[in-house]
Amino acid sequence: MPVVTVTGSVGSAGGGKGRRERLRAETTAEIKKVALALMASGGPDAITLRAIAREMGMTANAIYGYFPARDDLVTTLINDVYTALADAVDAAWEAAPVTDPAARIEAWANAFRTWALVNPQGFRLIYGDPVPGYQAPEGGPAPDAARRVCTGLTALAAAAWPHTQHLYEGSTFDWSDFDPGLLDKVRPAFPDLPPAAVALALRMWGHLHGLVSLEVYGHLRTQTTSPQKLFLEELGQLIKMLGIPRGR
Amino acid sequence: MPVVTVTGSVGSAGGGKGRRERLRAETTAEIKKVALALMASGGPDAITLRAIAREMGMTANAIYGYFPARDDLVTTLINDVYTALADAVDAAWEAAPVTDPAARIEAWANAFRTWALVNPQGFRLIYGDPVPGYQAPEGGPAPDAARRVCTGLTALAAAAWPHTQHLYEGSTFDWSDFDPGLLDKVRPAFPDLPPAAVALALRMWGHLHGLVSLEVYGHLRTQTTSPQKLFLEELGQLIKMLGIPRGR
DNA sequence: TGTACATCAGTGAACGCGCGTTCACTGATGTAC
DNA sequence: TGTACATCAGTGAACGCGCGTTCACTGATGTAC
Repeated sequence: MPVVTVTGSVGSAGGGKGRRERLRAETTAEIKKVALALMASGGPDAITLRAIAREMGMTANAIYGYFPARDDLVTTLINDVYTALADAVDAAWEAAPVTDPAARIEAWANAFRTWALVNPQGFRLIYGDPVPGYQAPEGGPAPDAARRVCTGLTALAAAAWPHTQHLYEGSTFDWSDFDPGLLDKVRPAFPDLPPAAVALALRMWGHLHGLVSLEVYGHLRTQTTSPQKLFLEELGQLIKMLGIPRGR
Repeated sequence: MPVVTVTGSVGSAGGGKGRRERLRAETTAEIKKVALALMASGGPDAITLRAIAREMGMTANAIYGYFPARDDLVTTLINDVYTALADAVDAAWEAAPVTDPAARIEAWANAFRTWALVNPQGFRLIYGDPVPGYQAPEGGPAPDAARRVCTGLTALAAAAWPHTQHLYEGSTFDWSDFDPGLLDKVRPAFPDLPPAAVALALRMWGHLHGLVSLEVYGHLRTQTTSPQKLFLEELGQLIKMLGIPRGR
């Protein structure tokens, strides 16, 4: 029996879902919550059925009532975490004024770094080594969220493109250099964007991912006392390099 | 008994090392070789005493004659791998003409990426998640090799600095922003370099590490069909941004 | 409102696995006289 | 050259651990008449 006891007085009125179905959804949610907490404190390796069950006061095999096997649980977690990251950066992007592309790019990038520092183990789960023994399902574990992040990146490049395209006159990139699945998402959203801009988006991703992953994995801390300053400098130079005017 | 049988006819002349000592060194080397091979095929997780012993035709506990515990073996491996990376990038740097800073930077960067792609599991061992259960010794597992890579990076920035320093007039970095241990190595080697140049070195590291780690961990492959082209574009734009003249 | 049945979330014991590590030991190699 | 002893690389069995997964089961909850 789960440790969580459901408030007995929930009105049984309202459409659809019976009590059992509700309990089931709650237990599923708790399994994921506990798994994420274990991951946050012990890293992706700590996601084991037995540890989750121990934490919840159940037996390990009870989890098989909710997930057919451990790998399915991990796949779900990766999806959830990836989605949380996509939500965070999208929200930051939307919150910055449309009229100030520099501010939007900085907001996106800072949200990316902040999320990674607050959820370092989540960052590892997504971008680092897979959980030991984990076999990702066909098509990758989190195509949707990954695509969302990637589309967000393209929006960054698109915002910069009017100011920066003159730097890429002689670019040799064409559409065949990119994954068709990526283009299916990106081209309808940004019909005027040339291949060079998509390449720029991936390069910007590299810049951000590089500093952030070095910081998350502790390699920056042994070099600089203020990784944040370094990241902000990177951002400033990026904006400058892209030729985007500041202010609104 | 190790599978490797030593050629019995090695002249026992020559100074010092007795037969036992030689055998011991050879077995130690074979343990490391087998461990690295296991890592290359199965990732850092595959480095287990039992697997190594199995591969060598010994029992697992025999390895305790060479390494006091598993973590010491892993520490040694990290050091070896890190040193191999440092050797590779240093050699590429030295091979390019001193008179052509752009070529030297490109050589260093390409060697970095090539090494990572040839030794993806080594890259993970160094820069990724630690081996499950691995506890790094105090002071980090590979300070020497890490410092070598870092000094190499500073050399990159130093080569670029004469051309690029005008971009960093208003830099707010000072020496207190960096780790004293890093500066002890870097400042004597490059006495004229200001703090802003060290920050530039770390940023360049971020650029390279970002694209390379995305590629090694398979995140680029789902976006672009030619990560190499992207990397070369990144390098070209970096050289351009640094204002380094091309050609010799 | 009461009874008979179906559902299904969870238990508890067990399986087989690979792991790091410890222990007492054996047998070959090297060394001192 | 021969013998007695020390060294030490390796064995083989065992310990205790945590893991994913399977199995037959129990007992409470929900449903149909």
